[in-house]
Amino acid sequence: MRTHEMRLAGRSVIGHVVETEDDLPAFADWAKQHTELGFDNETTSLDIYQPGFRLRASQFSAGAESWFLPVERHPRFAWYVTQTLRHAKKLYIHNAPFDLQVADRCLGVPLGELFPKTTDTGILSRLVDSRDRKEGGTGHKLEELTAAYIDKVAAEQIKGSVREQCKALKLTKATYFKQVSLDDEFFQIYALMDPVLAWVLAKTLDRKIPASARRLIRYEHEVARICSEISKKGFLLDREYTTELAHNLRLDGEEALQIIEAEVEKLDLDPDDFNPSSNDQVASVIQLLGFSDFKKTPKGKDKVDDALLEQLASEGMTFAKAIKDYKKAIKWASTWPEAFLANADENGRCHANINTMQARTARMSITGIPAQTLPSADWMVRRCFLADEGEVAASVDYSNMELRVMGALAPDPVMIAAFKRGDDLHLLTARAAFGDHITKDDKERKYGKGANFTKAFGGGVNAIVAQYGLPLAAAQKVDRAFDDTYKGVTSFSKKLQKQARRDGYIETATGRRLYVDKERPYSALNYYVQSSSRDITGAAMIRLDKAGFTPMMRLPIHDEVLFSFPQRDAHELAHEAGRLMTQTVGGLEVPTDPEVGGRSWGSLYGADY
DNA sequence: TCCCCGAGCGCC
DNA sequence: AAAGGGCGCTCGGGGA
Repeated sequence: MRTHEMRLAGRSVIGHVVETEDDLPAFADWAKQHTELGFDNETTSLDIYQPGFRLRASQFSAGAESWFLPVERHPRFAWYVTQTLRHAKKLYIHNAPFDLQVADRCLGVPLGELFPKTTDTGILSRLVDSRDRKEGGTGHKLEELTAAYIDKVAAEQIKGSVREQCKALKLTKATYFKQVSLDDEFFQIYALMDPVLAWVLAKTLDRKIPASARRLIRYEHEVARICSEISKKGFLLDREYTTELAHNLRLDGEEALQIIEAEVEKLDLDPDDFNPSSNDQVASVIQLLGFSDFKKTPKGKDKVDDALLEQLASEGMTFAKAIKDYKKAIKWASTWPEAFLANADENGRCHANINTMQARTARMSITGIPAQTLPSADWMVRRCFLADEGEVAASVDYSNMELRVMGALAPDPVMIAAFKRGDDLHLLTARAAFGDHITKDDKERKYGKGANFTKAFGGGVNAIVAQYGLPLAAAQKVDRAFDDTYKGVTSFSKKLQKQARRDGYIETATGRRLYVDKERPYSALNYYVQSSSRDITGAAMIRLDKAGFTPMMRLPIHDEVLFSFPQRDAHELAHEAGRLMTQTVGGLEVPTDPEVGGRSWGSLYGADY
């Protein structure tokens, strides 16, 4: 047995290192005396489902005492960790979805068993202040929270110690965690401190959660548990199709590159010195070809975007067309199919990492498979993912969720009545602006739609013009018509802005506190709508879970849940999921639209398989 | 070499 | 009066 004495916020912390099996009884004695435990793992990497992933060590803490168990050294250590997890009444973990998926996969303790007794300090932190550090919040990393709430110096030391060790050992951070010896003193101290911090943070943060948001604590842990189950299950990748797609996109890129090089040579430039992915270089070539009327980026550089390349291509500039083709092919290949293939586990399943409260509005984000950003105008990329064997892809999405939530919660009687009648809200706005003769095929309806969305995002006339390319006068008209027609929304926005200016934050329909930047009070309405909408999807996932749908869920995507259903019952299940997800807010129903496709996700977007 | 930012583009 | 919200990913480029 080895012990380390550490300091935290002026107090002494004792860390015990279990080195041999002889040390286990002492650990067991200690563990028996504590029902509430901080917990953390050290692993080879963050890619839980990649081959070669291992749990290296686990640590427990109670108050200012912590223990380190070298799990990878012998199954007996793992067994003690398992028993301790099972017998604990409460667990305090920072970013529990990670550590509980690790425990599930590497120790065989189901995450569904541990989640109900876990308090995740990441969740608590986001309920206290959802903002990231660069947005003016504390941030949510363990170091950031330690610095903000416990001990600035200790936070620096913890972070610094790993960096110094990497330097001293000439390792990158990634290889450090794979290779560092479990006997390494710095590593042990670093590891021993983490569960202590989780413990202290759990107590500290709990007291700081606003009263209105307290009821969200259990709810957010439920959402996190369900999303962890979804991550664990994974989404089946069609490897053959995906490989071919990646290959074809690369070929397209090669072809475009040859044209680019030929064009560059014509200008007496060395193609080897030209990088088609560099906008600076592309801009200078375009200038040589005679175009110089660039729009500027915020930092004052020549703006080279799709719109410009498209314009130049249509004017006959071969170079511009080839750059456009090249960028799309290369970007698509590396962002989608190649990333999927790299992410897939040995069974061909991709495990997306779902950050259930990532955005400052608590909207979810998904990394690994950046599932929320796949092209939707084209089925090509979504075709990569399949329902399980014998199953079909299905989706249930909400109809007009954010506009309905905005109308219902403002409340805005005109909007509510329109939705209840089943009217076309975009047409309604267009008619208010441009006259009752407008029909749904007129371009004015698009302007109405533009105003509806832009206003919900907190935008003004300029935003409508920028997005929808209509004359300024028309934009002013439709902007004014929106304010006059939906007076409830307008005054609600004012009320939120007033609150934001007065308190620095607003409170959503579910009691969540959202801080609003001083310079951007107009964003309050959008925060309110986006966050309240997110909670409708969140609550729906809990209802789906209770009804047994979790094993069939594949991804949550903002206002939509994607499923894999057994083929025979797919329509019935989709209908039932749609019924469960439907929710009434402020007397207005937010209806759902269940859709059953074929084997692939792409089939819901037009693919024939 | 690593890390962070800007630019651009994908989605809701 | 005016104010477009929230993300993830890739690449290039600059600074430590």
